[in-house]
Amino acid sequence: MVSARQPLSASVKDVAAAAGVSLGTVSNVLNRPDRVTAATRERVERAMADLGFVRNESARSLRAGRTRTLAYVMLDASNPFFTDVAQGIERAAEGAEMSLFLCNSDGRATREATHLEHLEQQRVQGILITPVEPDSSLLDAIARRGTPLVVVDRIRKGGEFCSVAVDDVLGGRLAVEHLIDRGHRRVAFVGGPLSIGQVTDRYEGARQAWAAAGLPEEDLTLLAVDSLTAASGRSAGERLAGIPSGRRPTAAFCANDLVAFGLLQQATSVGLRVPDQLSIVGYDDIDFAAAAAVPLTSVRQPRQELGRAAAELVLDEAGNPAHRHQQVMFTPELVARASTLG
Amino acid sequence: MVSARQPLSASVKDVAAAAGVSLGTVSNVLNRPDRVTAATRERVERAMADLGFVRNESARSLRAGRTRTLAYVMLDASNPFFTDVAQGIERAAEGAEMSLFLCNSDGRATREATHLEHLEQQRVQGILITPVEPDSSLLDAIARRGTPLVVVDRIRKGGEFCSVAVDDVLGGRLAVEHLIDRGHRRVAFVGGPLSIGQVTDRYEGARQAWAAAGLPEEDLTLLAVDSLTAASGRSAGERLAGIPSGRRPTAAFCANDLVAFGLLQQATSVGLRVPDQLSIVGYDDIDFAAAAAVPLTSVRQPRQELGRAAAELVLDEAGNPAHRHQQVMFTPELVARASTLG
DNA sequence: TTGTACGCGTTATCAT
DNA sequence: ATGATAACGCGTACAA
Repeated sequence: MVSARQPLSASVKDVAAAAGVSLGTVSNVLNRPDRVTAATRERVERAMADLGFVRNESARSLRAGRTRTLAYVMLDASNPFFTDVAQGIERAAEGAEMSLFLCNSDGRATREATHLEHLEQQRVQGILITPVEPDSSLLDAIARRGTPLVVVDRIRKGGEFCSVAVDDVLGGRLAVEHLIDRGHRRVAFVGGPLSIGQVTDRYEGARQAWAAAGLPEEDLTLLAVDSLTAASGRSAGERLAGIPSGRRPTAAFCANDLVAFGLLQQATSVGLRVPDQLSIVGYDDIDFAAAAAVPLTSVRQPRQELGRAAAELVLDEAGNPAHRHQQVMFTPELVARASTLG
Repeated sequence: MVSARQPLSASVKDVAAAAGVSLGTVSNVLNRPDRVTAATRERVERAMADLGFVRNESARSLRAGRTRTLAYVMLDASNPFFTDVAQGIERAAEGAEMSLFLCNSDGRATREATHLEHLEQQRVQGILITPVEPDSSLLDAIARRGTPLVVVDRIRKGGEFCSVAVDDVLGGRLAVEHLIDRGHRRVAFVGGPLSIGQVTDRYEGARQAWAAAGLPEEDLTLLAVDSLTAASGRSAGERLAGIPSGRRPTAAFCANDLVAFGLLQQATSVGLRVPDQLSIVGYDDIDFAAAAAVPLTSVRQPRQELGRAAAELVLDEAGNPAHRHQQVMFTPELVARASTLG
């Protein structure tokens, strides 16, 4: 016989009363089942089921001084790159018997701050974050106050925390070297805002490759957009299409795949053939890249590994007194597809 | 002067001591700032900053009996459909000054159960969930024990909770009516597993449209796949391509866009022209659909609205004693693109 | 094996 | 504005 809804949740005390045992016995059933006889244990478990008893995690962690949860504050939950990173974290968390909470800052510093504040107050075991602004003192403050924190997808040397990232300068170099190899001599870098480190690093790599090939600086143009979204890519496409074909870049290197998607869409819709008239390189190699209108050449990052490595670092910091902060750097890899292979 | 790392977080008691005031005053500074003079308030705030004081949410919510967080347990965080739903929820949560935690069950009932258990123990204000199995008694049990719960993207009549969804039967009908209108007389439904309600509903709608048009039942074939992913779509594509062209369906209606993407990829790679030799309709109209190799005809669901509506229902249940459970059904809409427009 | 008493950090109440 | 105190639910030493 199942009872109806009972909004007030029962406590160990209620369970004890219902089972006709002492409070301590109930606690033992929960935490050291071996110390209690099978008969009474069953009676207690029965009472718990009847009353709909649910352990109060607040009380537990207040008592214990810590929780069993990790959190990942994502920069953009609608970008598959970050959900893949999150999946890597989830796997690692699961292995360590932790739950993982995902928060989405959606690129807004205010929302990020709110989430961080809540997480710190919750005393989560560790925070993973791809921050809006990695140099924010907020991050240092949190780390200094004692919550293990790892920055994902950005390196911050000399910080009070670990970070894991992929070498974005190298990634940018790979992309543009590829374009140079394919014969392009006028290239646009499409990305922004430049306040985002990933963007500046990839741009920097592009410039390095350009300079190393001895090409004139002014032929690597910057097409700035204000967010790394498909919408921005489309607006960049409009601007690009507006340039007379004699001066127009023959290739675009986009700061991420979403931008590349938007650019591809817009270019196609105004009749610019990809890759014949415009080659495109994206970044991240999200799963959709291969299924794009023209399968997208992209710079692949080890997304799941990034997440896993980050999770291992927080867990180490949380559990290992001898923990030392470290910066882990992964290596990207170019995946050539039709969008650059005329 | 900022102090070094201090793993032990300070409590209100420590702050009171440091500021030379009583514990009650610190509490007042935190909760009723007006009841304390500016001078002492400043002194207390100063002490809090110096000590790196962080409110302990466990103690707070133990005392208050409830938290200020909602949670959404996603079925598949890597599917943009669900992240869009999550964004709708996030907006609503933000408006109600709640934080939102995202959990990913990744389609696994065990992980889902773990997350639900943790959330219930945390006494979150409400749980939103797109369940692996909506008929699971787990959901009823949670609702019955008092945590407001809303099922998203599934309707469950007569349950002890609210649900919001989109009319999948109608969606399936729209998709297949469109194909029939375009002249198709052999169509494949690609989806699975059939244990997923969304899949069976869309299939059911497809069959209704087929029957209504008086077409022979055997010409609407079922191509079962075991997950709603691009990989499954590719494997379905292989099977489809293996059918002699005389008997091969001229169109495929896929249970979601990811499957459609995979199918499109595979079909293209074996030289099957879309839409000439194979038309494709997807489902969800995720943002990538329009940017696909062949822009994808798809059944659009109001994703953000779905999330917002669900969030409003949990919030109502959490705050309004007169709350009545309800089932909200949205209407889908067909968006025709090149993948069906020869 | 079982029962009791205390403390975790916060908030609220009550006098002072 | 302060000080003292009870309560939230749980875990655990310690006593029975």
